[in-house]
Parts: sequence; C-alpha cells; structure tokens
Amino acid sequence: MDILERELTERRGISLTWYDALLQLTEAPGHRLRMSELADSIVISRSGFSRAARRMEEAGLIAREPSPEDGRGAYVVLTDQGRRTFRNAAAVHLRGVARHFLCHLSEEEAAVVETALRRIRPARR
Amino acid sequence: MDILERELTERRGISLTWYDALLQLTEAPGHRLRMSELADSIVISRSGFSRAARRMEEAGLIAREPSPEDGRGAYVVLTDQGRRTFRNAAAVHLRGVARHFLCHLSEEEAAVVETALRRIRPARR
DNA sequence: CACGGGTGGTTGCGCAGGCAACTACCTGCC
DNA sequence: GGCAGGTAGTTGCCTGCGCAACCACCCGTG
Repeated sequence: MDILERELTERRGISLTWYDALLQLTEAPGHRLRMSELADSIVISRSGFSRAARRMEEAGLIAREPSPEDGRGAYVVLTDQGRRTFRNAAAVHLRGVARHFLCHLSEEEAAVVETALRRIRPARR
Repeated sequence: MDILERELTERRGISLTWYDALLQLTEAPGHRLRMSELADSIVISRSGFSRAARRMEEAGLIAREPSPEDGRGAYVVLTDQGRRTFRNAAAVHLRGVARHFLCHLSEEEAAVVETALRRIRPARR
C-alpha cells in the first residue's frame, strides 16, 4: 500500500484516499453520491471525508451540491476534470498493482484471492 | 485492518504499530534489534519509529540501550512486561484475524493466500 | 402544531507519522 | 592523523484523520 500510495502521489499528485473516492464516484449512478455513502464506502470517518471533500473541491475534482430532498444532506458529484484525473490515476495505479502484486501470483492464485476477497468484503463490520 | 486496530486498542490499549514492533522483537534473537532494523521491518519511517520507541519505553514495553560497537546506534530490547503485553495482545489479534478474515476462507484458499503472501513479502521495494 | 429524539455534515482538538534538517559518529582515502 | 562523505537516530514542522461536540434539519408522536 505504501509503495502504491507513493507512486500515485508522485506521478499524479493524488492520495489513495482521493483515488478511492474518485473510483466510487466513477462507478456510482450519475457519478454522484451522498457524503456519508462515499465516506462509508472508502472507510474513512465522516469528519475526515468532510475535509477531504473540501480539498478535492478546491482541486476541482468534485463539486458539492446541497440535497433537494434533505436540507441537511449534500451530494458529491464528479467533475469532468475529476473524471480525467481518475482515468490517468487509474492507469498508474492498476499498473502499480500489476507490477508490485499481481506479477507474483499465478493465474489460479489470483483467481482464488479475488473470489476470497469478494466474499470477505461484504462481511465487513 | 481498521477493525483489528480498533479491537486491539480497545481491549489491550496498544496500536497495531506497537503490536508489530513487539512481534518483531519477540521473534528476534535475544529479543533485541537495532532501531532502524525494527523501523524497516514494520514499515515505518525512522523518525516515526523514534517517537514510537520513546512512547513504548515510557509504557515500559521496551528498553533502549546504546550500541557498544557503534556509538551512533541504539538497540531496542523487549522487557518482561513487553513480552507479557505481547502475549495478551497476540491472543486478541489472532482471534480477530480468525474471526474477521480466516473464517471466510476455506482451508485451501487460506493455504493459497499464505504461500502467495510469503512470495510477495520479500519482493517489497 | 410543538417538541423530543435521531441523522447529516462541519469544526475544535489531539495524535501518529512523513520529510527535511540537524547532530553525532563511523569509515575510507589522502 | 585529518578530512570528506555516508549513516543512525532525533527533532521541527506539517498533514491527514479520528473522536467528540455542535448545528441544522428531519420525522414521529402527543
């Protein structure tokens, strides 16, 4: 994780936390999520994400807009620049995962690890 | 990791970083290691470990003693209390790993993951 | 309609840890 | 022996994040 984090920040200027957030938004319907949905899915506290979101907004990667149906809530939306940044970052990150992790595994091992992780993830408490 | 960290701090009052350090010392010959050996093996910066070591010393888990053969260096040595604390912490931690991770894997899957991780670890750069 | 309890997001505070700079020392070369 | 360059550990500064407290708002109940 440390190596992947370093590569991403050095070569694309974003942290793994930001990467995870951009990934979630990229996969979300409408490229939009509620603040806390996103915070939960990337496993960060709400307060932590509140600050991260402000910084990401300042960096132009996301926009925050108040929720029309809930006066307390806010949506986070991916901007075009956010989408571009994520695409570039993904190239670096996936390459990093391949070069530092996957390359040490056979096809079969990788398959076993993948199914195991898919089974474990939803069990998070 | 988050869950394991929380369980360990709540139930034994030590962080995963401290746990890792105690583990390395427990396995080291003579229960002693140089500061930087230990820092490297638990993947933390030297400065970070320098502070952690001070706190662990204050907590009575380790002792630091200057190296006789190198006037710059220092050894970290596990104290009796450190050994006891580690044993108790290990019970909690291993249980946690079993309950949150291993229990989702079959015997075969666990074996595959283990051999894969053993192969990856020494390749760390 | 008022009000009490619950929820979403932000802010004050504290802490762990990384980087860079520093000190003390070691080592190899002249 | 002296000096230059490298290395071990510590410290100043900064950042990211968690917890707890807070505010604004929602909703169910009387």
